[in-house]
Amino acid sequence: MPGPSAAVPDATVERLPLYHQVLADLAREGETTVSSVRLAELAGVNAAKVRKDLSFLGSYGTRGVGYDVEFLMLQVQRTLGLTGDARVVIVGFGNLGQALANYGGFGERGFPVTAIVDADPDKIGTQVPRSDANGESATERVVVEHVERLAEVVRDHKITVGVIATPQHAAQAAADALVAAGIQSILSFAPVVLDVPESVPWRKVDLATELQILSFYQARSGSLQHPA
Amino acid sequence: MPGPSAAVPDATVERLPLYHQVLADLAREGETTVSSVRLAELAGVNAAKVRKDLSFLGSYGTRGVGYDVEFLMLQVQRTLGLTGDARVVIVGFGNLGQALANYGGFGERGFPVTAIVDADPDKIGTQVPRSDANGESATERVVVEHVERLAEVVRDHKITVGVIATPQHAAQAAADALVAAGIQSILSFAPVVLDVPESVPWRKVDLATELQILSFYQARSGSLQHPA
DNA sequence: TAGTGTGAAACTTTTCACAGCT
DNA sequence: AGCTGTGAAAAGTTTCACACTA
Repeated sequence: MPGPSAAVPDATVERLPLYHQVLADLAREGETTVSSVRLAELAGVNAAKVRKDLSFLGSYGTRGVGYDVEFLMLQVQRTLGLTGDARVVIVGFGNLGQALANYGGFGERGFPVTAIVDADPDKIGTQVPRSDANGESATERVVVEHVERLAEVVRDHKITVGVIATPQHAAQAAADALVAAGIQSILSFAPVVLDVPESVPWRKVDLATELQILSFYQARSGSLQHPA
Repeated sequence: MPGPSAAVPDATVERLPLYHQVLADLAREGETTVSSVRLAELAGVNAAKVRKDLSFLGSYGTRGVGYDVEFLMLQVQRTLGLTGDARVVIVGFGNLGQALANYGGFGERGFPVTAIVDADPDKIGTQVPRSDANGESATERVVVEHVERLAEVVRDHKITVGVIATPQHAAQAAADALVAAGIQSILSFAPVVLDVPESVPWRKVDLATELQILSFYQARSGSLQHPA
């Protein structure tokens, strides 16, 4: 037997969350099956790519019919290792940290923000409403704690993901603290390359980078290709 | 002559903002030159890749020495089409919109948030401090306006970039309004594929997607490869 | 000598096109 | 008839390795 998770290419992995999102939308609308062509349309990619990508998860389609929406969504979840319970700590409660804490999107998509830490004593004790996949619960709150308590907080709440929302100069220290606390992966909003052990996967989201890339494509679409 | 902007590969374009950031850091520290090896180290990529990438901008290095930091930064800016004056409007003043509006990072990096619109009448008139590359100015404020005034706002403030921070269901309408208002490019935080004309480049940042991808790599680093 | 710029090789990703299943 | 799954071709990207030059 082919063994599903033998080796999923990186390019495919990066698209799986997109398919997952589209499948979730289809399921919400009551669709039970979907073809690669339709899925590709909704995801904004080529249909052959969808089929190739999905083939790395296993042979879960039915020829002449398509894919079962619910079942395929489960396979994507399994492949990505989504257990529905990956708790998040936000490090840094400045503008961005507060923004992310109030933004319910993490919780809605299975990554509840379970703790927040900051180095500034004035911020300790601030409360933020806690929201998870079931929406916002009026009673539950997250309280900002001191960054020195990070290891305890991570242990006590069984937190696996750290989000760095500190200023640039504090990002590496935040990463070190997260690693020391035994975190399993890191998402950073600081525009620097982090130095962390191989065993701790991390990603960087730089919002200004996204705008700069857009700037290039916008400039290019204006001057449609040079003459040779 | 080779003509600098003949055709920069997409993969290179996506890394240019990273190099730009590293160069800005070096300049701030007073470094005047940098080798591909050092630049690669700081950017977390391979040195040959740095050289190849930079060669698409032109031959701006000096053999035996390296690259001039300031000059190279200018070339990157020119290639990306960064004029230092690309004004932004945020559509949607919910949790995420407020977060982005208060987060000074856009302005600091040359994309000042110059206007904010929302469909909710209760939010119209709310003020947010305006921050640009020179920091926050106590006097200048951005006032939330009604989304129906979007076209005027875009015209009057010479805004070129739209940021969609609405709920998912309102994202396409926001995109339509931005296109109608003559916006030049769109950054969306809604997890849907937008339908906009070819001439309007757009990108999507889905924060949950980033966490889901991390989930995969974390799961993989645990179970280091299957036996055959 | 130290470090760029670049052909060519290696590898990855995308796309095509169609056999084969339901 | 319709749609998947996949080899094989094409396109794109990364890495190597070294001629070249300041």
